[in-house]
Amino acid sequence: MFFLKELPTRLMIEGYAAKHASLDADAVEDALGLMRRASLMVRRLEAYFAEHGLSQLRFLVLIVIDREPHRDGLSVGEITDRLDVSKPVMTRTVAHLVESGLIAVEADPNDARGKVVRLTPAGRAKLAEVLPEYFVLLSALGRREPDTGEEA
Amino acid sequence: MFFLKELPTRLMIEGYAAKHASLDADAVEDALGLMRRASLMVRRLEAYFAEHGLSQLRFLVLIVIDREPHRDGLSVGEITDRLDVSKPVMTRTVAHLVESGLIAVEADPNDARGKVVRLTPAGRAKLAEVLPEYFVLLSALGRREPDTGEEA
DNA sequence: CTCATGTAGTTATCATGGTAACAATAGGAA
DNA sequence: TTCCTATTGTTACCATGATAACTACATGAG
Repeated sequence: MFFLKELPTRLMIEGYAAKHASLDADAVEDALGLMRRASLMVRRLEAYFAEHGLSQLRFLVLIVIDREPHRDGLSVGEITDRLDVSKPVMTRTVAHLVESGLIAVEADPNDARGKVVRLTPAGRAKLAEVLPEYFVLLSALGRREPDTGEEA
Repeated sequence: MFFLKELPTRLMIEGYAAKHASLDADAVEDALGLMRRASLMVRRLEAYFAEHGLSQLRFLVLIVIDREPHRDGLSVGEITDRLDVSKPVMTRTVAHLVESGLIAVEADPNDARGKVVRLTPAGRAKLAEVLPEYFVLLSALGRREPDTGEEA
Protein backbone atom coordinates (compact mmCIF):
# COMPACT_ATOMS: atom_id res chain seq x y z
CA MET A 1 0.00 0.00 0.00
CA PHE A 2 1.13 3.50 -0.82
CA PHE A 3 -0.52 6.21 1.23
CA LEU A 4 0.61 9.56 -0.07
CA LYS A 5 -2.39 11.43 -1.41
CA GLU A 6 -0.68 14.38 -3.06
CA LEU A 7 2.17 13.04 -5.12
CA PRO A 8 5.27 15.18 -5.51
CA THR A 9 4.85 17.70 -8.25
CA ARG A 10 6.68 17.38 -11.49
CA LEU A 11 8.78 20.32 -10.39
CA MET A 12 9.97 18.67 -7.19
CA ILE A 13 10.92 15.53 -9.03
CA GLU A 14 12.79 17.45 -11.68
CA GLY A 15 14.61 19.32 -8.97
CA TYR A 16 15.97 16.00 -7.84
CA ALA A 17 16.51 14.72 -11.35
CA ALA A 18 18.69 17.74 -12.02
CA LYS A 19 20.93 17.02 -9.04
CA HIS A 20 21.22 13.30 -9.63
CA ALA A 21 22.06 11.96 -13.02
CA SER A 22 20.60 8.59 -14.01
CA LEU A 23 17.25 9.77 -12.73
CA ASP A 24 14.33 9.58 -15.12
CA ALA A 25 11.65 11.99 -13.94
CA ASP A 26 8.98 10.33 -16.07
CA ALA A 27 9.75 6.96 -14.57
CA VAL A 28 9.59 8.36 -11.05
CA GLU A 29 6.25 9.93 -11.75
CA ASP A 30 4.98 6.69 -13.28
CA ALA A 31 6.12 4.62 -10.34
CA LEU A 32 4.44 6.88 -7.80
CA GLY A 33 1.25 7.14 -9.80
CA LEU A 34 1.17 3.40 -10.34
CA MET A 35 1.53 2.61 -6.66
CA ARG A 36 -1.11 5.10 -5.71
CA ARG A 37 -3.59 3.82 -8.29
CA ALA A 38 -2.95 0.21 -7.38
CA SER A 39 -3.40 0.94 -3.68
CA LEU A 40 -6.82 2.39 -4.33
CA MET A 41 -7.74 -0.56 -6.53
CA VAL A 42 -6.69 -3.05 -3.89
CA ARG A 43 -8.77 -1.24 -1.31
CA ARG A 44 -11.77 -1.26 -3.56
CA LEU A 45 -11.38 -4.98 -4.21
CA GLU A 46 -10.87 -5.81 -0.54
CA ALA A 47 -14.10 -3.98 0.25
CA TYR A 48 -15.88 -6.01 -2.43
CA PHE A 49 -14.55 -9.28 -1.07
CA ALA A 50 -15.45 -8.32 2.47
CA GLU A 51 -19.06 -7.94 1.34
CA HIS A 52 -18.92 -11.61 0.38
CA GLY A 53 -17.14 -12.86 3.49
CA LEU A 54 -13.86 -13.17 1.66
CA SER A 55 -10.56 -11.38 1.41
CA GLN A 56 -8.37 -10.92 -1.61
CA LEU A 57 -6.09 -13.73 -0.48
CA ARG A 58 -8.88 -16.14 0.39
CA PHE A 59 -10.42 -15.49 -3.00
CA LEU A 60 -7.13 -16.08 -4.77
CA VAL A 61 -6.72 -19.40 -3.00
CA LEU A 62 -10.06 -20.52 -4.39
CA ILE A 63 -9.14 -19.26 -7.86
CA VAL A 64 -5.82 -21.01 -7.89
CA ILE A 65 -7.37 -24.35 -7.00
CA ASP A 66 -10.18 -23.91 -9.47
CA ARG A 67 -7.74 -23.00 -12.20
CA GLU A 68 -6.28 -26.49 -12.29
CA PRO A 69 -9.30 -28.75 -12.71
CA HIS A 70 -7.20 -31.52 -14.21
CA ARG A 71 -5.47 -31.88 -10.83
CA ASP A 72 -7.39 -33.52 -8.02
CA GLY A 73 -6.73 -30.72 -5.56
CA LEU A 74 -3.50 -28.96 -4.71
CA SER A 75 -1.18 -29.24 -1.75
CA VAL A 76 -0.82 -26.31 0.62
CA GLY A 77 2.69 -25.79 -0.68
CA GLU A 78 1.55 -25.68 -4.27
CA ILE A 79 -0.97 -23.02 -3.44
CA THR A 80 1.71 -21.06 -1.61
CA ASP A 81 3.98 -21.30 -4.66
CA ARG A 82 1.36 -19.78 -6.89
CA LEU A 83 0.58 -16.89 -4.53
CA ASP A 84 3.64 -15.38 -3.13
CA VAL A 85 2.76 -15.25 0.53
CA SER A 86 4.61 -16.92 3.36
CA LYS A 87 3.80 -20.44 4.50
CA PRO A 88 2.33 -19.46 7.88
CA VAL A 89 -0.06 -17.07 6.20
CA MET A 90 -1.22 -19.88 3.96
CA THR A 91 -1.68 -22.22 6.93
CA ARG A 92 -3.93 -19.65 8.55
CA THR A 93 -5.80 -18.84 5.36
CA VAL A 94 -6.47 -22.49 4.59
CA ALA A 95 -7.72 -23.03 8.13
CA HIS A 96 -10.06 -20.08 7.72
CA LEU A 97 -11.44 -21.37 4.41
CA VAL A 98 -12.01 -24.80 5.90
CA GLU A 99 -13.96 -23.24 8.76
CA SER A 100 -16.10 -21.36 6.25
CA GLY A 101 -16.70 -24.61 4.41
CA LEU A 102 -15.31 -23.35 1.11
CA ILE A 103 -12.52 -25.88 0.87
CA ALA A 104 -11.93 -29.35 2.26
CA VAL A 105 -8.62 -30.76 3.34
CA GLU A 106 -7.57 -34.40 3.42
CA ALA A 107 -4.37 -36.17 4.27
CA ASP A 108 -2.25 -36.82 1.20
CA PRO A 109 -2.35 -40.60 0.64
CA ASN A 110 1.15 -40.52 -0.84
CA ASP A 111 2.85 -38.34 1.74
CA ALA A 112 1.88 -38.33 5.38
CA ARG A 113 3.29 -34.81 5.78
CA GLY A 114 1.12 -33.35 3.07
CA LYS A 115 -2.47 -32.32 2.67
CA VAL A 116 -4.69 -32.18 -0.36
CA VAL A 117 -6.86 -29.12 -0.64
CA ARG A 118 -10.02 -29.20 -2.76
CA LEU A 119 -12.91 -26.85 -3.37
CA THR A 120 -16.18 -27.88 -1.80
CA PRO A 121 -19.43 -27.33 -3.70
CA ALA A 122 -19.90 -24.28 -1.47
CA GLY A 123 -16.49 -23.08 -2.54
CA ARG A 124 -17.35 -23.44 -6.19
CA ALA A 125 -20.64 -21.68 -5.56
CA LYS A 126 -18.84 -18.83 -3.81
CA LEU A 127 -16.56 -18.42 -6.81
CA ALA A 128 -19.52 -18.34 -9.14
CA GLU A 129 -21.12 -15.75 -6.90
CA VAL A 130 -18.08 -13.51 -6.73
CA LEU A 131 -16.30 -13.84 -10.05
CA PRO A 132 -18.57 -12.00 -12.46
CA GLU A 133 -18.67 -8.78 -10.51
CA TYR A 134 -14.97 -9.16 -9.77
CA PHE A 135 -14.21 -8.91 -13.45
CA VAL A 136 -16.63 -6.06 -13.88
CA LEU A 137 -14.88 -4.23 -11.06
CA LEU A 138 -11.46 -4.91 -12.53
CA SER A 139 -12.69 -3.74 -15.87
CA ALA A 140 -13.90 -0.48 -14.37
CA LEU A 141 -10.78 0.02 -12.28
CA GLY A 142 -8.50 -0.75 -15.22
CA ARG A 143 -9.82 2.08 -17.29
CA ARG A 144 -8.08 5.44 -16.86
CA GLU A 145 -9.70 7.85 -14.43
CA PRO A 146 -11.69 5.05 -12.81
CA ASP A 147 -13.90 7.41 -10.81
CA THR A 148 -14.43 5.01 -7.96
CA GLY A 149 -15.61 7.71 -5.62
CA GLU A 150 -12.33 7.78 -3.73
CA GLU A 151 -10.51 10.94 -2.80
CA ALA A 152 -12.48 14.10 -2.42
CA MET B 1 -0.91 -6.06 -1.99
CA PHE B 2 -1.82 -8.41 -4.80
CA PHE B 3 -0.29 -11.84 -4.54
CA LEU B 4 -1.19 -13.78 -7.64
CA LYS B 5 2.00 -14.64 -9.52
CA GLU B 6 0.56 -16.02 -12.74
CA LEU B 7 -2.10 -13.65 -13.91
CA PRO B 8 -5.09 -15.05 -15.77
CA THR B 9 -4.31 -15.55 -19.41
CA ARG B 10 -5.81 -13.34 -22.03
CA LEU B 11 -7.92 -16.30 -23.05
CA MET B 12 -9.47 -16.78 -19.63
CA ILE B 13 -10.33 -13.12 -19.39
CA GLU B 14 -11.86 -13.07 -22.82
CA GLY B 15 -13.90 -16.11 -21.90
CA TYR B 16 -15.47 -14.00 -19.20
CA ALA B 17 -15.68 -10.92 -21.35
CA ALA B 18 -17.69 -12.92 -23.85
CA LYS B 19 -20.24 -13.97 -21.25
CA HIS B 20 -20.60 -10.59 -19.59
CA ALA B 21 -21.11 -7.50 -21.64
CA SER B 22 -19.66 -4.24 -20.37
CA LEU B 23 -16.43 -6.05 -19.68
CA ASP B 24 -13.29 -4.63 -21.19
CA ALA B 25 -10.66 -7.37 -21.37
CA ASP B 26 -7.85 -4.86 -21.86
CA ALA B 27 -8.88 -2.95 -18.78
CA VAL B 28 -9.04 -6.14 -16.72
CA GLU B 29 -5.58 -7.13 -17.86
CA ASP B 30 -4.26 -3.65 -17.10
CA ALA B 31 -5.76 -3.61 -13.63
CA LEU B 32 -4.29 -6.99 -12.72
CA GLY B 33 -0.89 -6.15 -14.17
CA LEU B 34 -0.86 -2.79 -12.44
CA MET B 35 -1.64 -4.27 -9.04
CA ARG B 36 0.98 -6.94 -9.46
CA ARG B 37 3.65 -4.48 -10.54
CA ALA B 38 2.81 -2.04 -7.78
CA SER B 39 2.91 -4.79 -5.15
CA LEU B 40 6.43 -5.71 -6.18
CA MET B 41 7.46 -2.06 -6.15
CA VAL B 42 6.07 -1.52 -2.68
CA ARG B 43 7.94 -4.57 -1.44
CA ARG B 44 11.16 -3.32 -2.93
CA LEU B 45 10.70 0.09 -1.35
CA GLU B 46 9.81 -1.34 2.05
CA ALA B 47 13.00 -3.36 1.95
CA TYR B 48 14.96 -0.21 1.15
CA PHE B 49 13.38 1.70 4.01
CA ALA B 50 13.96 -1.17 6.40
CA GLU B 51 17.68 -0.91 5.64
CA HIS B 52 17.50 2.63 6.98
CA GLY B 53 15.39 1.89 10.03
CA LEU B 54 12.28 3.29 8.41
CA SER B 55 9.09 2.08 6.84
CA GLN B 56 7.23 3.53 3.91
CA LEU B 57 4.75 5.21 6.23
CA ARG B 58 7.36 6.60 8.61
CA PHE B 59 9.25 7.99 5.65
CA LEU B 60 6.13 9.59 4.22
CA VAL B 61 5.40 11.28 7.54
CA LEU B 62 8.83 12.90 7.41
CA ILE B 63 8.31 13.91 3.78
CA VAL B 64 4.95 15.45 4.42
CA ILE B 65 6.26 17.60 7.25
CA ASP B 66 9.32 18.59 5.29
CA ARG B 67 7.21 19.50 2.30
CA GLU B 68 5.62 22.44 4.11
CA PRO B 69 8.57 24.44 5.40
CA HIS B 70 6.50 27.63 5.57
CA ARG B 71 4.45 26.00 8.33
CA ASP B 72 6.02 25.65 11.75
CA GLY B 73 5.22 21.96 12.06
CA LEU B 74 1.98 20.13 11.39
CA SER B 75 -0.63 18.70 13.70
CA VAL B 76 -1.11 14.95 13.88
CA GLY B 77 -4.44 15.36 12.14
CA GLU B 78 -2.94 17.35 9.30
CA ILE B 79 -0.40 14.63 8.69
CA THR B 80 -3.17 12.04 8.74
CA ASP B 81 -5.12 14.07 6.19
CA ARG B 82 -2.24 14.07 3.77
CA LEU B 83 -1.59 10.33 4.08
CA ASP B 84 -4.72 8.38 4.03
CA VAL B 85 -4.21 6.12 7.00
CA SER B 86 -6.40 5.88 10.06
CA LYS B 87 -5.86 8.05 13.11
CA PRO B 88 -4.70 5.25 15.42
CA VAL B 89 -2.05 4.21 12.93
CA MET B 90 -0.79 7.77 12.87
CA THR B 91 -0.72 7.94 16.66
CA ARG B 92 1.45 4.86 16.72
CA THR B 93 3.68 6.00 13.86
CA VAL B 94 4.27 9.39 15.43
CA ALA B 95 5.14 7.74 18.73
CA HIS B 96 7.61 5.51 16.93
CA LEU B 97 9.26 8.44 15.16
CA VAL B 98 9.55 10.35 18.41
CA GLU B 99 11.27 7.37 20.02
CA SER B 100 13.72 7.22 17.12
CA GLY B 101 14.38 10.92 17.58
CA LEU B 102 13.38 11.87 14.03
CA ILE B 103 10.52 14.14 15.01
CA ALA B 104 9.65 16.16 18.11
CA VAL B 105 6.19 16.77 19.46
CA GLU B 106 4.98 19.72 21.53
CA ALA B 107 1.63 20.75 22.91
CA ASP B 108 -0.21 23.09 20.57
CA PRO B 109 -0.22 26.48 22.33
CA ASN B 110 -3.54 27.38 20.69
CA ASP B 111 -5.41 24.15 21.31
CA ALA B 112 -4.85 22.00 24.36
CA ARG B 113 -6.11 18.95 22.47
CA GLY B 114 -3.58 19.25 19.70
CA LYS B 115 0.08 18.59 19.17
CA VAL B 116 2.61 20.19 16.88
CA VAL B 117 4.92 17.80 15.10
CA ARG B 118 8.26 19.00 13.76
CA LEU B 119 11.30 17.37 12.21
CA THR B 120 14.38 17.21 14.41
CA PRO B 121 17.82 17.79 12.89
CA ALA B 122 18.17 14.00 12.97
CA GLY B 123 14.92 13.72 11.04
CA ARG B 124 16.14 16.13 8.41
CA ALA B 125 19.42 14.24 8.22
CA LYS B 126 17.56 10.96 7.79
CA LEU B 127 15.61 12.40 4.90
CA ALA B 128 18.81 13.64 3.28
CA GLU B 129 20.27 10.18 3.74
CA VAL B 130 17.31 8.34 2.27
CA LEU B 131 15.86 10.58 -0.41
CA PRO B 132 18.43 10.43 -3.21
CA GLU B 133 18.44 6.66 -3.49
CA TYR B 134 14.68 6.63 -3.05
CA PHE B 135 14.29 8.59 -6.25
CA VAL B 136 16.86 6.45 -8.01
CA LEU B 137 14.92 3.37 -6.96
CA LEU B 138 11.63 4.87 -8.12
CA SER B 139 13.23 5.82 -11.37
CA ALA B 140 14.41 2.25 -11.93
CA LEU B 141 11.09 0.73 -10.83
CA GLY B 142 9.11 3.11 -13.00
CA ARG B 143 10.72 1.98 -16.19
CA ARG B 144 9.04 -0.92 -17.99
CA GLU B 145 10.48 -4.36 -17.29
CA PRO B 146 12.19 -3.14 -14.17
CA ASP B 147 14.27 -6.32 -13.70
CA THR B 148 14.46 -6.01 -9.96
CA GLY B 149 15.48 -9.60 -9.52
CA GLU B 150 12.04 -10.66 -8.32
CA GLU B 151 10.19 -13.70 -9.58
CA ALA B 152 12.17 -16.59 -10.94
C1' DC C 1 18.57 -50.80 8.32
C1' DT C 2 20.23 -46.29 10.03
C1' DC C 3 21.09 -41.87 10.01
C1' DA C 4 21.79 -37.25 7.85
C1' DT C 5 19.49 -34.12 5.37
C1' DG C 6 15.51 -32.15 3.07
C1' DT C 7 10.57 -30.96 2.82
C1' DA C 8 5.49 -30.04 4.45
C1' DG C 9 3.15 -27.68 7.43
C1' DT C 10 2.52 -25.55 12.15
C1' DT C 11 3.41 -22.65 16.21
C1' DA C 12 5.01 -18.54 18.41
C1' DT C 13 5.77 -13.94 17.98
C1' DC C 14 6.11 -9.51 15.76
C1' DA C 15 4.74 -5.48 12.57
C1' DT C 16 1.47 -2.74 10.86
C1' DG C 17 -3.05 -1.99 8.68
C1' DG C 18 -8.15 -1.33 10.39
C1' DT C 19 -12.73 0.04 13.50
C1' DA C 20 -15.11 1.25 17.74
C1' DA C 21 -15.30 3.65 21.59
C1' DC C 22 -13.33 6.88 24.70
C1' DA C 23 -11.40 11.30 27.29
C1' DA C 24 -10.32 15.97 26.99
C1' DT C 25 -10.94 20.19 24.96
C1' DA C 26 -13.18 23.70 21.84
C1' DG C 27 -16.82 26.52 20.51
C1' DG C 28 -21.28 28.08 19.63
C1' DA C 29 -26.49 28.34 21.16
C1' DA C 30 -29.27 29.40 24.73
C1' DT D 1 -22.37 30.88 32.11
C1' DT D 2 -24.04 26.35 30.73
C1' DC D 3 -24.64 22.79 27.76
C1' DC D 4 -24.69 20.34 23.45
C1' DT D 5 -22.00 18.99 19.78
C1' DA D 6 -17.71 18.61 17.13
C1' DT D 7 -12.88 17.73 17.06
C1' DT D 8 -8.15 15.89 18.59
C1' DG D 9 -5.84 12.24 19.75
C1' DT D 10 -5.69 7.81 22.40
C1' DT D 11 -6.82 3.13 23.96
C1' DA D 12 -8.41 -1.48 23.21
C1' DC D 13 -8.85 -4.90 20.13
C1' DC D 14 -8.88 -7.33 15.63
C1' DA D 15 -7.02 -8.81 10.80
C1' DT D 16 -3.46 -10.17 8.15
C1' DG D 17 1.29 -9.70 6.44
C1' DA D 18 6.27 -11.49 7.98
C1' DT D 19 10.35 -14.52 10.13
C1' DA D 20 12.29 -18.02 13.13
C1' DA D 21 12.07 -22.17 14.97
C1' DC D 22 9.71 -26.35 15.49
C1' DT D 23 7.47 -31.34 14.50
C1' DA D 24 6.73 -35.02 11.61
C1' DC D 25 7.70 -37.46 7.71
C1' DA D 26 10.55 -38.64 3.28
C1' DT D 27 14.54 -40.10 1.06
C1' DG D 28 19.05 -41.26 -0.30
C1' DA D 29 24.03 -42.59 1.27
C1' DG D 30 26.35 -45.72 3.73
